[in-house]
Amino acid sequence: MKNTIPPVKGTRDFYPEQMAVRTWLYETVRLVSESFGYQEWEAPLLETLDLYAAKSGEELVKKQSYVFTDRGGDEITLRPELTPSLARMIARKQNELAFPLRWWSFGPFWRYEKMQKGRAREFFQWNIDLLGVDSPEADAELVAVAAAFLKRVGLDPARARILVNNRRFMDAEFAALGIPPEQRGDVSGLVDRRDKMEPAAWETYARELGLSTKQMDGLQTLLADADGWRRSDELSRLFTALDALGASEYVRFDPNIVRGLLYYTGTVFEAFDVSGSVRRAILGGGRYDNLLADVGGEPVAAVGFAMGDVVVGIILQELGLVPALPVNPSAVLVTVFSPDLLPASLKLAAHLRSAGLNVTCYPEPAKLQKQFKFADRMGMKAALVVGPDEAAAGKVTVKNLKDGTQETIASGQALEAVKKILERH
RNA sequence: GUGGGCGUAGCUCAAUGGCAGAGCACUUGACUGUGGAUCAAGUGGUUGCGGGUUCAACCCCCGUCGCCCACCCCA
Repeated sequence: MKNTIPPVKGTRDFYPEQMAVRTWLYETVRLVSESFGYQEWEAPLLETLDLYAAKSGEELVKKQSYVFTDRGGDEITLRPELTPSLARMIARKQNELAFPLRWWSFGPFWRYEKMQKGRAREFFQWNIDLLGVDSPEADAELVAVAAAFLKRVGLDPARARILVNNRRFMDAEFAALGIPPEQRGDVSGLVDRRDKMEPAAWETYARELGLSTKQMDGLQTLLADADGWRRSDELSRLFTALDALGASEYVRFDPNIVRGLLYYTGTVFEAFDVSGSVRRAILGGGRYDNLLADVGGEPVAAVGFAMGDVVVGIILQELGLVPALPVNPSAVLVTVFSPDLLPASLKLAAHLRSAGLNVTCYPEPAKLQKQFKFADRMGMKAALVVGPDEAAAGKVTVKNLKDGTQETIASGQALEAVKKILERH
């Protein structure tokens, strides 16, 4: 094909096959969210740039956001994430809402970034948040929701793992190492980058930040300590709750998880596919208790996570965990024998539809061979023929496409015959 | 932005300087009222684009565009 206009870079075309997968993911997310009592909601896809300026992080706002000036002169952005919208909407109705709030959402987001595996510029994201509760048990609920999703799609604990840490815990540990508060952000960045850099380069970077040999050693020990969580009351309560929720088989403490977004205040977590080809997080989240106050509301405790559709989509496809999904809603084809019999076919199709069946009528007369081939390609289960012989006798031929049998019966019996074929699927 | 890989039929890919091919898909027929299987024939190409080297370029060289992978960031 020549000169077709290509899609916008980083967007994906959803042909019916891909749309079926996206819908399936949406429905799975709905099922899991609702099983914990969360309500679906949605924010605008357009927000003011100001909304993100406060807390989302330089990279996200300045480099990755799609921003344009509208006709009124306002700076508008295609939302790059949902949490600031959530904070904004809650701040505006704070006294009318029934806390604790459990909300979930699944919608499109845009980030302008270099294309690579597991990333798109237009993607869909599941967001789920619990607001108004400040406790490790609330954090545990969100981790349990994440675990329930992984289980639901067939990613067992051997394949997927949720790694958990706590920023307050890390802050205390950094303090114990004599790292001053103003330096802790950089050190967090250092930790975040550890498994992405060569050990030697990482150490050089650490020295450039001004860490002493003693602090370096302490940091290495901290990051290698799988039992460090025992020193944190918050983390201890979190793991106790996860045990009770039956989610602990998915969860591990990992002091290397710090996360890039600025607004996290306590628990942070990310889920990974253990052995797959994508080394990116499937989902990530944590506690963000200050965000509501930062956008002008009364302080509200909050915890939540987000999952993009791209990484989890790749992993599930690679592992064959996406079920066979029906692409064609109609399993019945009414063929059209000839121009003069077109009305008879249309009438038959309408009759079957009025009885509640999904019915496709071939749109024009054509060779039956072509029409049956079409029925086969569309995965139909039954095909009906109204030819001259049938029409003259007030009959219809009903063919079962699965076993190849067919019968010619009175028109009035067609509905029952088709239903019988569909039942046997 | 930096480094690497790849651009050939609708799709997946061959052809390593000498006639641009195969499989799948599509169309037609074997079957003048019936799909999936089989067989036969057929349609389909500015080899991403522009230049250069050569008797001769899909192939070598230069440039350019696009895609993929890695780095940064993140779902």
